[in-house]
Amino acid sequence: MDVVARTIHHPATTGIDLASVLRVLGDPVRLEIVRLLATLDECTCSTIQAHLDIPTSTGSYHLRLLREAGVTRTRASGTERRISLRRDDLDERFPGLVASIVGAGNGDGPG
Amino acid sequence: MDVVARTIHHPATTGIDLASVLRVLGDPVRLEIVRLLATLDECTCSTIQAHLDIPTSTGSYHLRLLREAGVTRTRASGTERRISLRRDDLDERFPGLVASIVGAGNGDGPG
DNA sequence: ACCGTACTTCCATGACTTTGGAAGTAGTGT
DNA sequence: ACACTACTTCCAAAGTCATGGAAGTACGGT
Repeated sequence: MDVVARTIHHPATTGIDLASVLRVLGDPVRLEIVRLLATLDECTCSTIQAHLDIPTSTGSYHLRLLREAGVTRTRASGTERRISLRRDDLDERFPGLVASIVGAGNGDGPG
Repeated sequence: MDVVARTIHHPATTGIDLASVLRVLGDPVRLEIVRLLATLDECTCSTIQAHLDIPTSTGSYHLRLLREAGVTRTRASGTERRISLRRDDLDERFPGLVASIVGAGNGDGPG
């Protein structure tokens, strides 16, 4: 019908809710996706699914949650979806959050 | 036996896992507890339960999750439990994380 | 028009989470 | 010893989440 119906839904920057962001980030699969996106400016669903070795339906599910929470941005490009971190928006809304999460080691850092 | 048996269980600083921290913080009740603790150096379970208007069993459950994830420290003092944020440990492990979470407005900040 | 690739949605299943009343444990005052 | 306060644990019900195969949608090439 209108543009919205043909567009992938993303919350507005001001609509990004901290508890929702933390909830989606509190899953090892999704945290890994965010870490991957932090190093790879933009990439496709298949790249992410291959990297994590998960079925496409599972990957699609996690990517939808990340997008709906406002963590990622999805852009259609042919049959592909180009996914990126909404770092600018997240930094505006929760300064320091993304840096503290992607900057942290995977668990056994400085010791 | 030893001190541990008489002590409330907390993970070691190096054992605090980021995904686990984010998962427990991704709940509005627990996020509110953390924000309260960030302003009140140390407080009791009843203070928290009264502040959030939740039953004691529910409060006890959320406080256990926060403690087990390494977000809070619980210290027995008579019949009371004195609860505090493990800000020092969290800052050591994930610099900037606590500041970005408690520093953020409740949702509709700068606009 | 047809096919292949890329991705989404549907759906069932099992696992985990949250809630809160009731019962239990543990210090403290008398 | 007894009662009181502070908190924890048990339990069951209800709700939410993650997984992945199968079916569906959409774009691009031929």
